[in-house]
Amino acid sequence: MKNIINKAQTGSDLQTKTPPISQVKIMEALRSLLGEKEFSAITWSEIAQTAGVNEGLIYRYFHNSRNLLHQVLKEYLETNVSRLKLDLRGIKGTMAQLSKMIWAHIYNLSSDRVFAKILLLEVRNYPGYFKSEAYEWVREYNRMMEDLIREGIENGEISKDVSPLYLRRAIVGAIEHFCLSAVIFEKEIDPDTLTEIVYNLLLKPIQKTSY
Amino acid sequence: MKNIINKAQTGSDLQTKTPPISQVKIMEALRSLLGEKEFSAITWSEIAQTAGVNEGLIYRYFHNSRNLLHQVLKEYLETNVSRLKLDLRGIKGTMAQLSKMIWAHIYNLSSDRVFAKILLLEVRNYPGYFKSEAYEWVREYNRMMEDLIREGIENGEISKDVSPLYLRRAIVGAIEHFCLSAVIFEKEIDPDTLTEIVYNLLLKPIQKTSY
Amino acid sequence: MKNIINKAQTGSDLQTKTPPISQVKIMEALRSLLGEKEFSAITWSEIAQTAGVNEGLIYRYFHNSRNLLHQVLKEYLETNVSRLKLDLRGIKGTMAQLSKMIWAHIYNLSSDRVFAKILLLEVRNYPGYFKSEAYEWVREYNRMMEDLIREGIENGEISKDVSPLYLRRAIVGAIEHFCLSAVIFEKEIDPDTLTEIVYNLLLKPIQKTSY
Amino acid sequence: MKNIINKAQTGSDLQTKTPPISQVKIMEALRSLLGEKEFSAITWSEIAQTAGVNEGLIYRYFHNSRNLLHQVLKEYLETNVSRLKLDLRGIKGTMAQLSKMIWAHIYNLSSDRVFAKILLLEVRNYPGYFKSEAYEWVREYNRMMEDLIREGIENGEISKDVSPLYLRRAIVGAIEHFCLSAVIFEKEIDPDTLTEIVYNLLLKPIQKTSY
DNA sequence: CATGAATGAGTGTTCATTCAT
DNA sequence: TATGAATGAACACTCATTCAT
Repeated sequence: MKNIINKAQTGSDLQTKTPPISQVKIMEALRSLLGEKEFSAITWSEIAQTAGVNEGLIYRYFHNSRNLLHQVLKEYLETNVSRLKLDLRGIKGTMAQLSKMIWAHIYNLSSDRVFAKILLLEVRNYPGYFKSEAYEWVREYNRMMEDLIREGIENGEISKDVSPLYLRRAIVGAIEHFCLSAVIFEKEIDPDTLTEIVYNLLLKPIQKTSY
Repeated sequence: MKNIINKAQTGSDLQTKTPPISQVKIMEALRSLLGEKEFSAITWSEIAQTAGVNEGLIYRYFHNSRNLLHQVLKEYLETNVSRLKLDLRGIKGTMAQLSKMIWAHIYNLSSDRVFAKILLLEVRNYPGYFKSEAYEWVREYNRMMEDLIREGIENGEISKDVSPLYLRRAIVGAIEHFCLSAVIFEKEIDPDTLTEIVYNLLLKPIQKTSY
Repeated sequence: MKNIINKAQTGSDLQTKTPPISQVKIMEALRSLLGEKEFSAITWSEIAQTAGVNEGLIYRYFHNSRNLLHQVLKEYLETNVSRLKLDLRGIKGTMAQLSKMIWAHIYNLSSDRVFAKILLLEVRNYPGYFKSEAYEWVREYNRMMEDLIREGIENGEISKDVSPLYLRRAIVGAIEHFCLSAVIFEKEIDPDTLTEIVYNLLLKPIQKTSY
Repeated sequence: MKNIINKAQTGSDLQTKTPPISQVKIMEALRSLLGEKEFSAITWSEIAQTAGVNEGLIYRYFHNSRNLLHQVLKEYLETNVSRLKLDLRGIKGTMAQLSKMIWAHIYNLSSDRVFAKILLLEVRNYPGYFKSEAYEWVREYNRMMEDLIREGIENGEISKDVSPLYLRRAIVGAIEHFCLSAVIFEKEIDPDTLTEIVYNLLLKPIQKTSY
């Protein structure tokens, strides 16, 4: 019933039925249009035209425009979070890993303004988003960070007094707030500097070794 | 809750050119509708009906609906920030004042979910907002906090290494992130607890006295 | 909230605010279109074109097409039932009055095929109809007939064994069934003959005097 | 309830060219969907999905959706009327047989609301229905009843003054009117009670023996 | 016999905006 | 200052239908 899209990545090696080209073209079309204007200002007919497909086909694949947006978002987040997971491997020390996560988060927001805008502004005021597969990947990211903090507490790198949940929230809150204003006022973001700022404000103080 | 509206009538030195009653009624109407549904789902005609005035009249006063929203928002923020300024007087110590600011911020977001939603979700993806009078009051709040931090550094309460701008951003980012999820998932917020969390994570570490 | 249409007929003598001409024109347009084709095949744009008004205006007055249909129907039924009430005055004897009611019912269905079709075929499979003002007039007609039967029982004209409710239903059922096939197969209906048939089958047998 | 379907397979003299399974599945799908929603709200794609077959296939078999509906209806009516014929055998007396017919009619309408709705509301406003095989079975039922009445007149059970055609119509009209309101307002129907009411109102009065 | 993919044309509905009074 | 009436242009969405495979 719900449309397939593609489980190609996770799929076993046999016959994962490539999604129709049009489906891909539609998603690409939205992605490209998002570079030009707000999501809410994009119409079905624009998407159809850009994708070079029929308007009704969009409806058939993605039952409404939010769905399409979430699908596009999902792919983006899936890629980023999956890559982050990989990148984290081999990094020694919890703190170093946390630092890497923060850097990646900032880097992603800074380098793809279109998605930054969508993530920070567009999707959140639509309740359906929080039930979407896209949001699942946000959760996954959050979980990763909280697990890391927990790990740090266990191995003695991080002070026991810290609540993993609230620390994670403070970190993400800070990152997003920094980036949001940069996104809105179209200012540059330097991931290195910003990572250090966050690190100094939120991580350094909770290091056990600093005592 | 049913606060503010217009101080014109109650205003001190009279002759502030009392705005026509209809204007007030329109703004009240929007405020009340915002309690029922998303801003983007509210139509001119609904506002007109609720206000008991003609549709065309709204159009004459507020040339587009965002404008009306900002107007309403401005009144809300003006009241809150002004009161905060008053409340801050007489509090001894920079840290105590900062703490008070944080508490007030959280309290406001937690007690008026309608405005919390608007502030955290609705207005930001519309560039015009950042040029509105409403946003001026947000800036004012930010300025107050940064000034306070600066003051703290000068009088030795706060470590010199701290950047007022970034600390403020981290604080506000954390607060907003905490509250945003509470707003979205309709969970309770306890201002006292939350204030302490923010305090512990972001303020305690930078106190000079902690050394 | 619900649109006014007109209470002109029942209205007191002062200022009943004539409904905008367009409203009347729209209803007239539907009425005329119903002569040409099925209701379900009539589109907003056709109505608008026929009425010479804007498409959006229809929506403003009648929030959906069924509503418009019911409104048109209501006027028709209101007129007919009201006139019937008047016509009944002065007729001596319950039986004679019942007979008159039957005749009028058949006559109306036979002389206005458009409305016959709507009443017998179109509206009934839409639940909203039974909550409409139009249906209220059908109820009123039914009530009138049942009251008449009850009266006949009381004054001894009609056998006591008869259930007013079920007799009325059988009468109306018979009338409608007769007329329905005539409407469908576009055959003539002779109200006099048909009235007599119904009378003989359903009324004569229950007359007290026949014993 | 899950009756009929296709007698082709079970059919006697074999070689009735068993219809492809898909055709059966499609009809079953429609039947099941009719339990959930109005016919007019059912789309090809829903039928296809429910049947588990391709959309285009339905189109190939039944060139429009009304056709499919009539096909389903035909099977239902065929079964019911055929069974009625059987059930009538061995019943002594015209009146008793008429009574049985009425009872069966009411029973069928009361026990299968889906088909009751279709028969009484859905099909009649589509002219094609009256040329369908489904309608042939309705005619057959009508013929049976009229023949029975005629028989009754001949064998002296029924008064000579009665018109078989009009009596049948009155009976059917009454039955359908009773049942229609029960169907619409989702009320229970008691076949026994209702049969008696119809009997008392329409059959008793025309019995010769009652004189 | 059956399917997946795609299409075209239309539908009801919505709403900001205008203007004569 | 305020209103009632009217408009135009768009928009998301729907679905029967077709066709290459």
